[in-house]
Amino acid sequence: MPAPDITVLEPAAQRGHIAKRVSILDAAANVFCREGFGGANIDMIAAEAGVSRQTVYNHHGDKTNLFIAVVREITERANAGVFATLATFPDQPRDLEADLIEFAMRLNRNCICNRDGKFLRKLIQTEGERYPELFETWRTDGPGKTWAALAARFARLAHAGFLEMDDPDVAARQFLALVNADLQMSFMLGITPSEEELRTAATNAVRTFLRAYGKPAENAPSPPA
Amino acid sequence: MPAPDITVLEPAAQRGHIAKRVSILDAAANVFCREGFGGANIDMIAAEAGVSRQTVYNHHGDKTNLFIAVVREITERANAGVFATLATFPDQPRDLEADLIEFAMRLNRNCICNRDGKFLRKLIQTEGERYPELFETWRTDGPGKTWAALAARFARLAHAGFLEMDDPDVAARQFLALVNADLQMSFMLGITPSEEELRTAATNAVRTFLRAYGKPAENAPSPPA
DNA sequence: GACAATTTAGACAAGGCTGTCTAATTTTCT
DNA sequence: AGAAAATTAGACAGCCTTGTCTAAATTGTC
Repeated sequence: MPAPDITVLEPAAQRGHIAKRVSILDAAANVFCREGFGGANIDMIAAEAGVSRQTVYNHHGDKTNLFIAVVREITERANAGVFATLATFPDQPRDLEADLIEFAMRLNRNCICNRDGKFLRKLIQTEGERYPELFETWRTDGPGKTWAALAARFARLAHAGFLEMDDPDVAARQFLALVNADLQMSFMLGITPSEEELRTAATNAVRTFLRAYGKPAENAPSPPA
Repeated sequence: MPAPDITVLEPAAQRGHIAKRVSILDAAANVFCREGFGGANIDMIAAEAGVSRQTVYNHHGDKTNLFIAVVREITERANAGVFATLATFPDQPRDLEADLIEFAMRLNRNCICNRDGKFLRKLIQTEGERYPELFETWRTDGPGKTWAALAARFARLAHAGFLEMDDPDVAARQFLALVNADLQMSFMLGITPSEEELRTAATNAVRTFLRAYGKPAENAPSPPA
């Protein structure tokens, strides 16, 4: 096997080049999120990226282009994060309540309360109406697929006798809603909740979820022989 | 009964004056909400209000002042709407499920999906971090009191034997979260849900809420003699 | 060390926005 | 009708922002 030769991929002379590129995207994400598209300006972004204004233009053309690049980047990262977390769903729970609580905490920590989640939420709120086509990929690949994937997991748990529900899609949406119930205020004000708040929120959510959808004999489910 | 005499209330010379004032606040709310504080400009607001730019300055001084006035106005109206709706809570339900569904629909229609609710949500998301002191009144008078008031209602229902819950505060937050579960996407994209979507969302929410917190014999609760 | 690509600082024009000012016009009250 | 108040259009200075351009400095490669 040939050793992977990274320098071959691009014209070369790009060690610091790509570093600046991500630095710019990073700073742009921060500034767009903080100021909105209209309020953001290129000088702020350049300064926050530790880069000259001209370099920003060299990399991304104009402001709109830069904005598009930021949204694309964050959307992709966020979606990847969501599916990585979904992969840790407790398909074969030992202790259903405890396992779901841990899962809910991972969900909040890695998908909703983290930087990307916060940015996306805010950007979509702020600019979603102005650039609807821009968030098309988010809308179809994001929540839609998330809900479906989570619903499938719950449906499997129900099939295995751990849960009892009519409509796994509704249950999935409700699970996510419950998980966020106690954190709404923090989201609104941009506060990152503490680990303890996260645990309380997850516990409250899962308890109620299981009161609604748990089997009466929830301790000893009978997995099919 | 005396016929209501409106003209007495103010110093006079303010028929068209106050009309312009509300027209400006209205337009400013729209524009600030659509464009953000940074992206909004006074000419847009003046044009949308059908008023000259100078008139905007005459009424509200500068842009920041206008913004503050808008937030104050909408916060007040929204809070009033919330408490008016809370007053229609089914304290003595005939059919608990049906009554709660109707209540949930009123909540969504009159407090969350209406213009004020949408504006406040967006403004707080957009500018909440930049002007934290500005939303202080919203934070203390708004969600906090709403949750407490709703929690008190649920506690009373529980006391009367209609529900069974440990922590009415948590239950209240969860009720609101469930009611919004199916509408998240619409909120994000600024779409106003149809009456039918509202009903479906409310029905799903209340069913699950009652599965979690309803008394086993939920059809025949025994109100204290 | 020489070479090419990239980055930088700074200047620059074109345009937009804020907030003020003035003089003319309209509205409202008496 | 006449006086007082409010509104209007328009011009204006000062400032900021975008996007381009240039010449110098830096970086990385061979």
